[in-house]
Amino acid sequence: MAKQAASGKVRGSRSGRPVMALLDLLGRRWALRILWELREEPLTSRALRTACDEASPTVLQARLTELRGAGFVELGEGGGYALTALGRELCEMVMPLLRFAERWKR
Amino acid sequence: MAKQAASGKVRGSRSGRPVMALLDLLGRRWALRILWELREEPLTSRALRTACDEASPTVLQARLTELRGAGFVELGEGGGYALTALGRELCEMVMPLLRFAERWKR
DNA sequence: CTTTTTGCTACAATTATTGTAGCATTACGC
DNA sequence: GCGTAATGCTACAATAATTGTAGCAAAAAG
Repeated sequence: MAKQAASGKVRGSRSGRPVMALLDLLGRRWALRILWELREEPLTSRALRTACDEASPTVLQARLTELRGAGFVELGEGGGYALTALGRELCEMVMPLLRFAERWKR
Repeated sequence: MAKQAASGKVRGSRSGRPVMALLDLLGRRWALRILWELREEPLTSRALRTACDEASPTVLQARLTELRGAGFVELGEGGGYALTALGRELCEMVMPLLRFAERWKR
């Protein structure tokens, strides 16, 4: 399939369209969840792990690195992960999902 | 870890909070992308596959089944997958990502 | 100095995804 | 009718991602 391998590239970025790259980045495990958990306050890596149902630090770290690379998340000097201004904007778009999900229930 | 196995349950649903289940469902490969590709018009399985960079039918089928189970997507009688009313609502929330992504670029 | 917490990594085991091929069914062109 | 192409969908091995557990070095308490 000739996919990109190790590089920081994102699935769907082949199309060149930024949305695809974004959809791809957000469509990875725990990506949306991380943004969600950081929506109100910064969290340390441990606290974030706890918030994310004890997800393995391996993925969390991987996602965090990607999210940082994308400029949505940053590691504060005093420690702890937080949303950047851009990250907060993105999170604003995910927020409405709360009400929607409640209505969706299943 | 005592995770749910074969059932149609969703990761994150352990918390009982619908948002988590939704974030989990959408945080699977091609899930967001599928919603995105169906945003304007119904697509046949083949057309959808083409739209999704020739993603393997295995995942596409899996995601489609999940998305149908969640009530976001349906298979029309005349063939072809389409968003349900609920699915369109959900898609409305993903739409703003287009402009955001353009600005984000990377 | 000891203890705790930080961000982060190693590693094997398990799942998920990929890529390719193909099935049964339905619809079309001739 | 008969071939042809398209539909939704599945099988399967190969590959990649994720999980779970353990633990590291550095910094911050205590």
